[in-house]
Amino acid sequence: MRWTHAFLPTLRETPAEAEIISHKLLLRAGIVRKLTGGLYTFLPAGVRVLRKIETIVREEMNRAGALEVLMPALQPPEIWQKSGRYETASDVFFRVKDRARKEWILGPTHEEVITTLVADELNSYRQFPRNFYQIQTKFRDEIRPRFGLMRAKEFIMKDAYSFDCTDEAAQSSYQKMYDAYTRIFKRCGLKAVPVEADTGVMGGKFSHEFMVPAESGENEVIYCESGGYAANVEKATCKPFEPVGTDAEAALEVEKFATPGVTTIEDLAREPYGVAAQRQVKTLVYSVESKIVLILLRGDHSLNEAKLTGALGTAKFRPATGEEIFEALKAHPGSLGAVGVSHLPVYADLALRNCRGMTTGANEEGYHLRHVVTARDLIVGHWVDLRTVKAGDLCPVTGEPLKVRRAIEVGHVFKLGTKYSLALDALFLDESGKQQPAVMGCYGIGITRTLQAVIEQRHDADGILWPVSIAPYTVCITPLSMDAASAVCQLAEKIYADLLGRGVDVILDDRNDRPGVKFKDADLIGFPVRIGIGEKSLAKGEVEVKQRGGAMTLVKAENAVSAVLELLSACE
RNA sequence: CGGAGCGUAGCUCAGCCUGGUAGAGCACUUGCUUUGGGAGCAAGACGUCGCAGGUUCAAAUCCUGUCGCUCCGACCA
Repeated sequence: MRWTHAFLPTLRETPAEAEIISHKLLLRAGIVRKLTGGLYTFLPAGVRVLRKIETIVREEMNRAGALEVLMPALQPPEIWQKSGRYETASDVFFRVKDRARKEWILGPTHEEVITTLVADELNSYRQFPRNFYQIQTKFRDEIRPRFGLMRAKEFIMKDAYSFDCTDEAAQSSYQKMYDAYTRIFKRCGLKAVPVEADTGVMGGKFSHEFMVPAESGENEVIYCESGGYAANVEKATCKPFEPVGTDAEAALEVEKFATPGVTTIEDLAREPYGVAAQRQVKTLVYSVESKIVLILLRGDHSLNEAKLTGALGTAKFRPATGEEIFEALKAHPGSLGAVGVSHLPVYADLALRNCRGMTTGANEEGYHLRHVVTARDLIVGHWVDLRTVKAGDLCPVTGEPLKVRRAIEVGHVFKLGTKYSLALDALFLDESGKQQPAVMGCYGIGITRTLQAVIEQRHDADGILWPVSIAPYTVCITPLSMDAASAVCQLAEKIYADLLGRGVDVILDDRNDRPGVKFKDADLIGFPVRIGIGEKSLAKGEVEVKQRGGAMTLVKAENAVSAVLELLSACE
C-alpha cells in the first residue's frame, strides 16, 4: 500500500471526547471515528486490524474443532420468552417493530438462537459433541457506553456454543475453549489472565474471564502473587476468618446499653464505646421481590451483591427504603439488629459464624446490644458467603495476602449446564433410548474490545506498539526524499516491491512531507518495523531498520529485505 | 436515572463574568523557500456561536426550555 492511496487520517491533537489512552490513540492513529455515543466507524486501518484478530480467532476456533455459523442479528422475542430471559435481560434489548407492528429484538447474544437450531437438528447422541461459533455484531442498550470501543451500543463479538451429552464431555469442551482462548490472546500480543468469575444472569455452573490488567479496566481482580489464585471481585473468596471472641464471652448474657447519637459502625468504634468494627454485626435490610430480608455482615466487611444474587437465586433486590425498614423492624437505620428477629428471613455471612462478644443495634434508637453470641442469639436461616474480598485478605489456596488490580474483560467462558437446552427443548436420545437435555457451554470474545485492549496494553508516549500479528501494516518504508529520480526513492520502490512480492503487509510512505511528519505518523500508528532510507546512510550503502519501541540497526541496502523478514519472524 | 462539566471553523481552544462588526493555533487551498523528528513567509477559503423560545435598540454573551457529548455513580452476559 502507498500512503498517498491509503486513508490514514492521523490527528496531531487529542479529541476532547477521549479520556483513556487507548481511546485517544484509536482516534489519533486513524483506527476509528465516532458517529455518535457508543457507535463507531472503523476506518481502513481499523478494519485491517479487526480482520487480523478475527483470522486468529477463526484459526484457533477451527483448530479446537468448532464450526463457524452466522446467525441473524434480528431475533424474535418468543425464543427469549421461552428461555425466561425476556424479563431478566430486557434492560439490554434494542427493540424494533416491523410494518405489522410486531416486536423484534436486536440480538445482544445468541444462546436462544443456537439452542433453537440444535433443538431442531441434533436428536441423537451420535451427533454430539458439537461446538458452533460465529463472529457477529451484537447490540446492547448499555446504560452508559464509554471509553470508545470498550463499552459500546454495538460491538463485534465471537461467541461459541458447545453441546455435549454428558457433564464430563462438557467439561472437556470447556477446557478446549479455555486453551484456545489462552492461545488467541497470546497470538494477539496480549497478556490476558484467566480468573474465576461470577456467572451473573447467564446462569450456569462456573466460568472464567480472561482479563487484561489495566488501570482503566471496569473490573476488579483479586489475585495471589504466587499465581495460585485469581478471581473477579464478584466471585472472589478468601481464607475463612477465625470467629471473633472468646469462650468466656460465650457465657455472657445479651445486655442492652445506651448509645445516644450513635448511628454508624465508626461512631460505635470510637470512644467512649470503643467497639472495634470487627466486633460489630452490620444489619442490612433489602427488599427482595417485594419481601423484606435481613443481611448480616461483620462490621468491618462489605456486602457483595453478586454473591447475594447467588444466595437469593434472584437479582431482583434493592436496599429497603426507610419506611420499609421501620415497618419491618420498628426502628431506623443506625440502630438495627437481628437479635430475636424471627419474622424475617435472615442471611448471614460466614465470617459471623460462632462469633462471641458481638455488638449490634437494639432496634431502638440510642441503644445497642452487647455480648451477642451469633450462634445463640441470632436466628439465621442461611449461612452463606456474602462478603466482598479486599486486598490484604488471605488467599484461599496459599494463605498469602491477596492483592487487587483493575482489568479489562476480553473473554468469558461459561459452563452453562442444561438451563437453555431444557427451556428450548434441545433434547436427544442417549444410547439407552432415553431423552436427555444437551449439556451446554458458551464462550465469548469481544473482538472490538480486544482491539482496544491491545492498544491499552501496548503503547508508549509516541503511539501504539502493534504486535506483528495484528498490525494494520507490519512494515513501513520511510524514504526521506520523494524525488523520483533520487537513489533514495528508487531504492525505496525496489524494497517495497520486494517485500510485497514476499507477501509482507508493507506500506510505503510516499508522501512529499518532511521527515519529522513521517516519523511521527509511523510511530503514532505503530508499525512494528520501519525502514528508513535517507541520503546520509545511503551514501555508505546502508538503510535503517528500526523496530517500533526498539533498537535501530544499519544494514546494507541489498540485505534490507532479508533483515526485515528475519526481524518479522523473530517477532512472531 | 442521580451528580458534575462541556457544546464557538475539520481539530484544540479563547471570547461569555461586564451585551455593541466572529477570534487564535493547527489542519485545508495557491505560490515561493525549506527537507533526518509534527517547517517559514505571503495570499486565501472555511461559522446559521448545538437547537428553540424569551429579555433588549442590539444576544456567542443575560434568562427559560430542549437536544447532544464527556466524566463520576447506580446499573451491566
